[in-house]
Amino acid sequence: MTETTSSMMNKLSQSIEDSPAPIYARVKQAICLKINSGEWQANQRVPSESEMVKALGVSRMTVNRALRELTDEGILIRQQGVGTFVAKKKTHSALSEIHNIADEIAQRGNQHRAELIEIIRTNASMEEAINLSVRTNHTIFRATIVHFENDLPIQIEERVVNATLAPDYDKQDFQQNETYDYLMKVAPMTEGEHLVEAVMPSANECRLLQIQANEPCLQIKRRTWCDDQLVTTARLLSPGSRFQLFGHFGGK
Amino acid sequence: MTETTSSMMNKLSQSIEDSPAPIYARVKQAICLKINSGEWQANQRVPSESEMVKALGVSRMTVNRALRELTDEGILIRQQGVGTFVAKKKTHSALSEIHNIADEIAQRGNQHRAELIEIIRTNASMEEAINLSVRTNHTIFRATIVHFENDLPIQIEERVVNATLAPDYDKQDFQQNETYDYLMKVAPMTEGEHLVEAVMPSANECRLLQIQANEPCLQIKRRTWCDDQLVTTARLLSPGSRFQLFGHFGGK
DNA sequence: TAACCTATCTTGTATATACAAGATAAACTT
DNA sequence: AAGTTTATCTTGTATATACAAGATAGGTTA
Repeated sequence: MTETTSSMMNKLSQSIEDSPAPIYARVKQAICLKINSGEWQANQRVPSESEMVKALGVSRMTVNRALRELTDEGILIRQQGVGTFVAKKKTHSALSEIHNIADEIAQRGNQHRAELIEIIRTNASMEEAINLSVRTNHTIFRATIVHFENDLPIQIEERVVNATLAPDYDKQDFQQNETYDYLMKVAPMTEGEHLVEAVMPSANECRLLQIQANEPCLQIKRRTWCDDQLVTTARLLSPGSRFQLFGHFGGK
Repeated sequence: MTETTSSMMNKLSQSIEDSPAPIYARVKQAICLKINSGEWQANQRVPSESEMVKALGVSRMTVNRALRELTDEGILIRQQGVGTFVAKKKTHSALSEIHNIADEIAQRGNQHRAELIEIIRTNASMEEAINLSVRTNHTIFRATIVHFENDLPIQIEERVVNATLAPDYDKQDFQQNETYDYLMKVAPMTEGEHLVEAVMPSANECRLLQIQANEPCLQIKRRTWCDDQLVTTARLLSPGSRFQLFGHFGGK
């Protein structure tokens, strides 16, 4: 080992500054910083819990929680009786570039157009309040939009927006798809997830998409966060014959 | 609410039996059991920490850890000052990771079983030869497998394997899903891509999946490489009602 | 009526203490 | 020399206690 444990700690302790975040989160952040900067290499051993306790002046349970969560996240590897080690970096990436249907259509060299079916400003239901982490009396926007590729409907977008974070959402130009840029401006997305499934469209959805009743659709439910606050949820519905998802992983 | 909190607890406390597993893990298991059995429905409120403490005779920190981990796993949703609720079910599978349906099913605590419908060793067709980068007179395996989750069919796997790279593919135990481990051993995947779409199943596929003719399916076509050589292609077909894909991007 | 407290519930975090259990190296025995 | 024990390090879990902070119902006041 080229570096002594004590020298590893010196710099670590500097990283835990005063901040509103919980202590365990700051400990995690400090450790991640060491790893991301390359200072702590893969497979290298990190200081033991008791060493961190002494160096950082926090309780062992707090250090333990930080290390345990980082282990759950695959950042660290722990072995009882032995120690804690930096895990090998895992290959990540897939399907993440699918953010904006308008850009995708433009990339294919086709014409994009959007049609606003309905937008209402209302109070969040219990379910929406839980999803968006707002109180039930907070206001939200609920919008329904149809996207066209060369005048052929390709996607229905049902979107719920946290009105506290994006108060002027309804004032944007929906035809030109300004809504996406607006959301990115007021609450830039730092995290997101999507759920993909195959469903049958309702009669009204068939009408909007101009498809037969027996055509299966790809449904994407997406939630995007900005600094731990849920900004918006969306349900995207596309005919199986006109829309596919592509993903690539590994390699270069 | 149709059920009193105390009656929810009676049955919960019975579930934490003596076992070598840690207490927090048994608490998690007991809660998952309630949810999986349908006894605790989605969006329904679950007993508070202090109620569980009284009912189960464990400390609050132990209950807290169980609830916190289930929240991290997306099983529960917690809101400070309000309570803990059952999240909507996620039978999802990770979109960004290498796909192994057996592991995913095991991770959900369910039983996996596979049934080999057919496997043939033949020469590659023109299309397969192109896809797999072999000559048309090279041999391939073509297998059809049905995967079951708790004896319910969840996926049809149509796989084409490059026999030059994986000569003993047909000698593996398909019921135990040794095939995945075998492929990873002889030709560890370094790169892959998938195409996701919604399709209608054929009559024969409906029979194998035990679904109605009008049920949409999620189809994943996947190709995986090992050092620029295409090892295998797969077409995975799952009923939309039983299978979802999950993806996460950004964040930590 | 409307606004404002307040008691009391909830979850969230931090700590000290304690013991269990895996791993390992040094000391000890045979 | 080979095996065995032991001391001591590590992580893993469980508990009691404490306080912070969000949410809400009910009462009080203007």
